[in-house]
Amino acid sequence: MRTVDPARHARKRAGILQAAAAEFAAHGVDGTSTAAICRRAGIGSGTLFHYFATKRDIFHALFADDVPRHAAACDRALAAERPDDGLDGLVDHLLADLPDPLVPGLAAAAFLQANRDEEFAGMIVADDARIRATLVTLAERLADAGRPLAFPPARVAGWIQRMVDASYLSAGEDGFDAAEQAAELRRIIDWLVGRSPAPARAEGHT
Amino acid sequence: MRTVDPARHARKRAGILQAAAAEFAAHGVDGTSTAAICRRAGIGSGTLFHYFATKRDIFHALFADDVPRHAAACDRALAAERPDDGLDGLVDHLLADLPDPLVPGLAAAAFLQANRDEEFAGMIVADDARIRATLVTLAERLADAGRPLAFPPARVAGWIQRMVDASYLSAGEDGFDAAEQAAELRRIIDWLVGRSPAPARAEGHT
DNA sequence: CCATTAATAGAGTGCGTGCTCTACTATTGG
DNA sequence: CCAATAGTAGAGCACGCACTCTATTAATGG
Repeated sequence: MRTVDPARHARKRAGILQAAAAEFAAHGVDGTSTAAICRRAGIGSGTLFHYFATKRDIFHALFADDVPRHAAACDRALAAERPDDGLDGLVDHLLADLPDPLVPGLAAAAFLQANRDEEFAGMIVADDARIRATLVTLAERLADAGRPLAFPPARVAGWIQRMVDASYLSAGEDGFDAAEQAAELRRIIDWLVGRSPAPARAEGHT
Repeated sequence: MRTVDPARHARKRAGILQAAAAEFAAHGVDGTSTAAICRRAGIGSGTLFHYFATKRDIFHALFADDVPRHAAACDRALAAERPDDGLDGLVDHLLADLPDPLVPGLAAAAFLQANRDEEFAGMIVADDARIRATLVTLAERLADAGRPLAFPPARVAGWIQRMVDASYLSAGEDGFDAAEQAAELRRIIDWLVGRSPAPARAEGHT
């Protein structure tokens, strides 16, 4: 017999995923050939298909790994003593990948993939809905506490999520500064949830 | 001899573009086959390539037609007597396509295409830059008039553009209402440019 | 130290692709 | 009514694709 070494397997798999992410982000799912992924990962096609059954599966894996992380962040946000803290924590989490230059491209690829791949769409929609629901709950708690929201809770939640998306869209532009972007977004959120801007919040969360 | 009938030609061309837009929006550039465009447009491949040299050209045409429209809107905004009016007009123009369900998909496709198609990237970047510059100028005029902007003019312009993008991203979601979305965005812009109708909250930003 | 199986490479394959080519029809000017 | 040419269709082609198959090497347990 011979058992598989999970650490070794995971390491190689992660390497392939990293290479695939770069290709997918630059060229989209259909624009990326498995040969390009192999080239970048420095492997043969036999090895690629030993780790993943199809190209689609590689793309799925890229996002599936994030789902539990997001779920945990939502749980943490809802468990926070004060809804303000929960909101801040969740927003921090959502912005965590802002310095990663691959994210905008991957987001665009995901958006298109959702139109043609029902399984993928289900995964993404569920993830999105969970975050949305969490934001709505937090906004409702703030409203219940008498906070004057700019819009109804569901709309405030929608705008926060949209502006996070928008931030990712602009990442990679000339002169983009993730920290500045995040600080400004927090200030807009402050306004949305009727909070007077906390002066100079700690922004060292690298 | 026989001369071409420009109206007839333009009509057919527009029909092909409409079919192509639907396909590109749903499946991206690489995910769309020329055969699919032909099928949707009800034409043969010979006809398709009689009107457009390559698939890429079809995609380019989809966006090239908008460039002069945007430029005109920018000129109008800059020519406005009061910068507030110019800003409102430009924002209205940018949001005009919000009810069109194809736009989000086309935007995602365009985003990916810009990575692989230098000519296309140049076109889009130039268009974007023009709108950005117009917004910056308008914001500067407001600032010069003593209006307390939430951020420096360039950043305010960036956020407006980003939030317009974000609005398009969310178009097509369940229960999306273009009018409501536009109204809320205008209210956020009001806040960004320090315009009065703030919600019931203490108004002092330093 | 061998049996067993994971890991890997890369040639091969069938299919779908963007686009061309040829043939035919519709529409115009003189 | 007759060139002349725009418009149209669709078969065909060369190519790149995702994926398979075969063969070989590396790593583990007993």
